[in-house]
Amino acid sequence: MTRKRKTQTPPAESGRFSYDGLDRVIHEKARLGILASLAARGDGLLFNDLKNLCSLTDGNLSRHLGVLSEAGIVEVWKGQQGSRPQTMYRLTVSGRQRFTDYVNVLESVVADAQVKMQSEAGPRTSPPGWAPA
Amino acid sequence: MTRKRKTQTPPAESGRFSYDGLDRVIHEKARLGILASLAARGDGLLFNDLKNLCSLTDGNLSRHLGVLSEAGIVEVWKGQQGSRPQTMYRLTVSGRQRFTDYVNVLESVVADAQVKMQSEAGPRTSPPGWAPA
DNA sequence: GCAATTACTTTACATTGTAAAGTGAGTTCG
DNA sequence: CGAACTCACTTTACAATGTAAAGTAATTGC
Repeated sequence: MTRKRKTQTPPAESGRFSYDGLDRVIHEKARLGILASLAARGDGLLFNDLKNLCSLTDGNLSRHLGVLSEAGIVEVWKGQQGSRPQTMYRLTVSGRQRFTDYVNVLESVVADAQVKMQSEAGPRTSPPGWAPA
Repeated sequence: MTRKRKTQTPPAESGRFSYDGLDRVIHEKARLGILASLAARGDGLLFNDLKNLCSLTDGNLSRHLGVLSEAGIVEVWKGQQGSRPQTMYRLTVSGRQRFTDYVNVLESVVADAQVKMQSEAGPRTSPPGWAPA
């Protein structure tokens, strides 16, 4: 009388290529650029610097910075440059650590991917008994 | 009478950290795992192999493979193993190239990020004239 | 003083990743 | 024989999210 389970087969424990360490908040094209910029300049960058460095529109950059600051990865400082308001963005200590951890996983992705170079040779046969979908 | 432009300031030409080469189709946690797996095994992998290697659910894996095959990055072969149907997935030639290109950009991201190691020292002062947001 | 610029923020929308449910062929058990 | 179950996926539904356009508030130029 045991009811049949309706939920789909759950994923395995932790696959060789699951890359659990790829933090979703960091693993985003635009955010990667922002973080790389901020990592290079430890003393912070202004909104417009980031905008130019990362080739983002104002709105786009603003939202991404919001995500990063809410995640505690960047900190925000308001100030004045001349008579115009300026906002400065800087990596937090833990943000720097999280980014470092992320980059370490990236390195392993690159390493994994470069194994392929060795298996690249081969005549590329159609596998016998298999038909194209 | 020139109308004021309503569209937001467009992004710059190509910023130092814009990472244009990060192909959206490839730059996705799950898909990265799938491609790394397939790159390692040039002769292809079965659905279940990928499922386990990448720790994905069936539905999830299916959709991602759909995206990758529609993009021409992986090719799909139907066959039989014993009496059960099996599908084999393999990188296409151009897919392998695209993945290689992507990984090269990843390497530059890692390199950019590791510049920070040098600027890591410092007493972390609050910048004078700036107030926390 | 009024239009335009600067420095962002907010809103609206379309894309998309994910889990749950569905499908259809094959196998097993009574 | 056929109902129940498994296997190998596919389809669907939904919530999350990245992006462009529009909005805002202060400041500057004419």
